[in-house]
Amino acid sequence: MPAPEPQNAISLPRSSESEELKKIRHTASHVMAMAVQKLFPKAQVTIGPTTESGFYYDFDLPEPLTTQDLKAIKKEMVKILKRKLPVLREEVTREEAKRRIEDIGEPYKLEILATIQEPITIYHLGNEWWDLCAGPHVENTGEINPKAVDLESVAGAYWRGDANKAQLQRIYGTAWENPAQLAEYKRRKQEALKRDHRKLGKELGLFIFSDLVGPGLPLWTPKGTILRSLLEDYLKQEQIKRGYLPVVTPHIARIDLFKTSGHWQQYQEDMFPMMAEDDDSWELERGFVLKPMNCPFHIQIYQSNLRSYRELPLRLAEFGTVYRYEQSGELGGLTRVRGFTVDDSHLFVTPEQLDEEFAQVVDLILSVFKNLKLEKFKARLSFRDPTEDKYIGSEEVWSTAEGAIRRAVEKMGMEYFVALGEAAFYGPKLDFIFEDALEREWQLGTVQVDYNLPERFNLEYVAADGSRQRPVMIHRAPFGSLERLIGILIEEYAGDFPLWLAPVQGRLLPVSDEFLPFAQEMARSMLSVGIRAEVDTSGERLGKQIRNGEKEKIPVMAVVGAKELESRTLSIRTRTSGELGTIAVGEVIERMKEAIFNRKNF
RNA sequence: GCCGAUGUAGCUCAGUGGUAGAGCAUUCGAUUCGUAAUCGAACGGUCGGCGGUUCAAAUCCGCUCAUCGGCUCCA
Repeated sequence: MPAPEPQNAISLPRSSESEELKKIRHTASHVMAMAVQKLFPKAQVTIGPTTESGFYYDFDLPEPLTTQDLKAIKKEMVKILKRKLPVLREEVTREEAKRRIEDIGEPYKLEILATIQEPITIYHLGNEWWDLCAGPHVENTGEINPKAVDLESVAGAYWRGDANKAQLQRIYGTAWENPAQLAEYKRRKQEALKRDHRKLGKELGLFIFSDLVGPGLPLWTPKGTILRSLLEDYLKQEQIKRGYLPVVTPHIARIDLFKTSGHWQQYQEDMFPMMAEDDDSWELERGFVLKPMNCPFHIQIYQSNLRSYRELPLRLAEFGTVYRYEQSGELGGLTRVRGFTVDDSHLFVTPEQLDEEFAQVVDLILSVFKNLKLEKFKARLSFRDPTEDKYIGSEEVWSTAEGAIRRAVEKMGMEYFVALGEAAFYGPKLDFIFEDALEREWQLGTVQVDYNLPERFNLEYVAADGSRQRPVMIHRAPFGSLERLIGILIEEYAGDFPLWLAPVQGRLLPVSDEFLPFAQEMARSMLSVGIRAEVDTSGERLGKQIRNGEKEKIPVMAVVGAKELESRTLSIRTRTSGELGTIAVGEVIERMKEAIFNRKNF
């Protein structure tokens, strides 16, 4: 039997929730920086903030830091902690700070000084080391338990987060009030690893990657494909109820399509290279590209007819697979891939219909999350950053579009936050952000209001007064990417899919080969009413069959032996409730059908 | 794309210059079994790829591909 889940008796506050931890971590980061400079005198220190579960510091130093160096740095830190150095705050003038920085020759600190506001404070560790810092800190390094501190990893990080600036070396560490908290933190990290969709996806046989196929290009096995299809079918049904119309469009198109939309100008580097027939065509940019977006295709369908206002809103929907040449360092599992399927739809609406239609879309998205039991997400209003010039369209159009989104979420009373600079190049978005098992954030659902592509493609409809008017487009995808959604779902469910989504819903386990025919008969009865059932034909002992079924996270197992054959019953054992005893065959099937229909467990 | 780490059997992993290993899985045999691992045998690897150093390379060096963590990017 697996060990029962230990109770989370030890609480692990985040930095933002605990003044004490904020102090410990701030000071620990300084101690780490002092240790690094002691071991690597050429190291320049830059910034060293706390994170929600620890801290980091960025260094500029000529030789590369490796994982090996962390041990030596940690050892040096312990020495400093044990010396109980007082942490002293000193307020200085800007001129004084500048003078002292110049004395020690650390140019990064001068840049930092230029961006901070008075009061300018310096924190000293004894009289041996100091840095510009706003605090807060513990009073002396002895307050930090060396056994509650650990260094976790090294990584490259650009100065000021700018890829054009120098790359620094970042050390991530963590620090807690006591060793028990540190141990608990590590235990939870281990636990999180077990939920990782890459690990579970392999174990459950849902998808694979192949070196010969290429990075970021998942291949879906039968079980994974069942899952995908179920999600697609579910959303298609919801969309039919809401007046969406299905379309199918090709995977490639002339480059000109994306020049018209602006994608080529904006994202050429992130698209798979153009297919050209010869050098001349290459030179003249005459060729085909794999589609990175579905919208220009749907626009073509809109434009294939003169549209009347009576047809609007026109909602064209497609599970469209797109290809984007993501940077190699960005790829990972299903959350960031180079080929993925968007549950895409483009809604062509009159300006008057925009608010209502937007609200309807948000309603659909929220109901999708609810039915998938995805409860933890944030709504982000992704607006443009007015200081950047990567956007197309006029000021006026942008503020209208942003206003529409803000009105909609406020009217619905949703909690949200605004993120400047997160807009698409053609319009603002409402994005739904989820966390994976390792607490990294991913965008799933999205709704975008777009006045610009209708402009670029010259879209029109005939209004009631006979005049030609321009429609507004709403781009929307509740799942966002089917691949990413499945990655998040696997982690959210820890591999235990609800019955309606489980690739194998029921498995019949014969106590011995003698009962195989009865098991087969039972499986056929289930299959005939649409229950995904199979028989364990391994010939293993029952205990082993159960173990395998549990490892594969089969939701419902049915043991069949002499007793069951005799009474036409099944001994049911479920993932969620364990042994349920014998139940009549007809009742088992009815209960399974009902649970699947209602998206409940057996 | 950048910084660092990793890559050994289908899977999880041992093996630090001298004849490639374990457990699980697979196949075969025995067992016909009642709620998380029955026993035995066999099969299985150009040690990610290419090149170099060496009498000798899984092991050392270079390049390359892929994966992982982070940065940057994300229509």
